[in-house]
Amino acid sequence: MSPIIVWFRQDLRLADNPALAAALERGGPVVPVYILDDAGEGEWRAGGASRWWLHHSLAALDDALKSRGSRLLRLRGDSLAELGRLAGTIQAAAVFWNRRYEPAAVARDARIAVRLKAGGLEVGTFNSGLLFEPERVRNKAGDPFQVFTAFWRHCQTLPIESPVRAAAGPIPAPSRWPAGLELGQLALLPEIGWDQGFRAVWNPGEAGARKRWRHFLENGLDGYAAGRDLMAEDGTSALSPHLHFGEIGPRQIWADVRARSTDTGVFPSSRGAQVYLNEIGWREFAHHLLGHFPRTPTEPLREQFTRFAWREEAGALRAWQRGRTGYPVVDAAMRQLWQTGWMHNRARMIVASFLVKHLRLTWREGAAWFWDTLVDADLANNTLGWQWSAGCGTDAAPYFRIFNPTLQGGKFDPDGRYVRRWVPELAKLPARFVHEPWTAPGELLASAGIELGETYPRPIVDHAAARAAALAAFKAVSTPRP
DNA sequence: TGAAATGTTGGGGCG
DNA sequence: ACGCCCCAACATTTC
Repeated sequence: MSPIIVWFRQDLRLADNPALAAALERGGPVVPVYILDDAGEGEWRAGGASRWWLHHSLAALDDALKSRGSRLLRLRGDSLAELGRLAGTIQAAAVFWNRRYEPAAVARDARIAVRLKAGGLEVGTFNSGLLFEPERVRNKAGDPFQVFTAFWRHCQTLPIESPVRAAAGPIPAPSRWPAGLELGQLALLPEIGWDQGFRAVWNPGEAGARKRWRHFLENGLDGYAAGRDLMAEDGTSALSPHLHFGEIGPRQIWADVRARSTDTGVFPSSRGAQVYLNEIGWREFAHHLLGHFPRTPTEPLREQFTRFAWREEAGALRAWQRGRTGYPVVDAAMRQLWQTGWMHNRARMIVASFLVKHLRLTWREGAAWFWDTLVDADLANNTLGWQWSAGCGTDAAPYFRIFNPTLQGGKFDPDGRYVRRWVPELAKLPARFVHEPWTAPGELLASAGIELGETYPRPIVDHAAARAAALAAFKAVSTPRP
């Protein structure tokens, strides 16, 4: 039998993988391949932190395939050219892949499908990454949804597929493996030692994803409603990078949460489960919006924001990026990002509000920084998150919603553990002052070893003044002009 | 998936 | 005992 190529992209798992399962059903040889195609990603080639994750996830996938008698073929270059050459070399009958939703990938994949078919190959594409693909969801008028609650309510009326079962056991190999690249030849790891903190936190790959998900199901799900907001706690699932790379899929998540209801019949089984599935819903909504509004990664969805006068302040941007704003909770969050490639969701909202409102720097700068530094960088989620924060998305934060970093710190890091962990120069400050060191008495600062402006910066903007300026600037574009 | 300003209420100190 | 004032505490409105 002729081999089938399974083209892996953001579906780096063997379980619940429809493209792989379909290939295995044919019974013939399967050739799993990953192609590093930076040019094919358009403006959004994977950033530094993502590349670190990708390196280790590809290694894990290769290991998993080897344990089943197969292997992962690694290539680099133009996807169509590489697939065409590979198909010719091994005399493949078909190419199967799971779909993506980024505008550049959608256009490229469509072109590839046409060309491969024209070359006599069978092409099969599948859904591995979403509960509800963008094209499947429309409102009564036939348009895409623009408000989350309406979107998600509608989705609840649609059937949700179960995870795909595939034959266990060996994956049939071709009689001869074609040549590929060593993992190191993809040059995905950073040259400087920036990623040292990543290893301690993350375990990329399908097994790591499963383990983390199991841990959250047992320990975090039912307390998620309250626990998810406490930045010093391990109250979130931290599945985002695993989900982005498809090491686990939302169908598996949905099925496992649903299974917890089999005893009681009550679904969702707890308030925490309900809130968690809602977050899965936001991920679906983000992909829905990206699929239907492909310009949003660079253009505001609300067109009046195109005339917003964002400031240009390289120094302020750099202070934000490096965690030197003088607002402890902002700085803690930005340093957590730099050191671990991840940031707590509550902290993401705080730092985004700070960049966009307090500093009035464009959300696109924030999105670009997150893109390069997050291991979970995902075009759909990143775009929605930043447009939501900036208020230029449709179902976004209203212009007057401005987070007060001091109050947010007090509410969601009440004892200051989050700040102390990531901003060690403030570690000796008591909780009363840890979110506002500039108000602490001089002798207290001295005894804590802090000299404001030296060991830790003074606030780079005054909160009250920045708030007033933001209100004026955002009101100008947010309210209809007479 | 805010925060601040403004308005209202009610308990307690005090003449 | 009574009315007045102060001011938390809470509610509502505004940005």
